[in-house]
Amino acid sequence: MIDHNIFADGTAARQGVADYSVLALSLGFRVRRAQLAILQDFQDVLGDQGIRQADFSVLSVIAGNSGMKQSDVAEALAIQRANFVAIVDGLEKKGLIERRRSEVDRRVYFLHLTEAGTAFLAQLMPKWREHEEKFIGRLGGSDKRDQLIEMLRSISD
Amino acid sequence: MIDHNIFADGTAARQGVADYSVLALSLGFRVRRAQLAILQDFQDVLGDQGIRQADFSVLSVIAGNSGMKQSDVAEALAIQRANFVAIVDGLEKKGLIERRRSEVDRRVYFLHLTEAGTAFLAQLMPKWREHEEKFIGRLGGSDKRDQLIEMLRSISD
DNA sequence: TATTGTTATACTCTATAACTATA
DNA sequence: TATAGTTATAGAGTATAACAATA
Repeated sequence: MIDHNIFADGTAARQGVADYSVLALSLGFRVRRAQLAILQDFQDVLGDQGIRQADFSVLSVIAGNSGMKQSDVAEALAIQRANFVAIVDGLEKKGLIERRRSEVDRRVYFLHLTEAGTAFLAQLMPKWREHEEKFIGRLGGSDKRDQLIEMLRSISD
Repeated sequence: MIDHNIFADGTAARQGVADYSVLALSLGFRVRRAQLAILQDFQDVLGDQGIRQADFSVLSVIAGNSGMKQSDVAEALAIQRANFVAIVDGLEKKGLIERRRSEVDRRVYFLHLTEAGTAFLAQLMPKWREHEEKFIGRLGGSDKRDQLIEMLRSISD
């Protein structure tokens, strides 16, 4: 059941003011709040590694698909290719990934993790899993997490 | 069940490349994508009304709680009070809301909808509901929506 | 001393157009 | 002509510090 208090502590109800039903039931509002909470925790847990959410997502995609085209990685992450350049530059400058020019089509770059990048990501994973587990715990288990992922996917597909 | 394709059309699987399991199961990634999709649709449906998500949320909170303190509205919406000033300025300049100084504590402003603001919001609501219904439909009904809201709330509480 | 609203400012993220080199 | 990557730039959104008025 959904109640109509916007405040976690029920402030609105205790004060006897009108409800916030429109906002409390708003998917846009709730998704935004959740995104903020997850981003905040990511930065708390992994921020001192000098890595942002976007950096992590790039590393993990390349780890799973070594040699993927730069523009395909950008598209997979819903990042515009113009904005993706700086991200790739940063990761390359840190020695975590490298661009390799295609011999067949000299316009394209394939992205690969370096050894340092592979080691760095491996070292990151336990902290990232801890970060994810925090929210799986709040949700009430990985079955709930799977349900949530499925619902979120249906929203953005 | 969750599959591991990052692409809606199953591209990764068809190409036989490695999976994206880390990312595909990442709450941070999926929530971000959903937020982007909802924001995009909000702008498509309501952008020509000269109103942003934040503006709409302010109007609907004030509509439900006339005379709420400016800083309390900001806190309810997780907007910092410094950044909230420009939003309130904008809505006031459009004649949709007004600040009324408290007689008891002359530091605080109470926020009220004007008549024009009430009418504007009333006119907005059908379009906003259409926007929300689009995603309720994708989710498979309002029971699913309630489940999702509840899960998202557990994440950000 | 503390709080409300405010200003100023900087930083990140995102969006768009145009360029280059290749195809 | 079209595409991959790039540059430049502008606009949002967000974060922080400091100030004036008031408590």
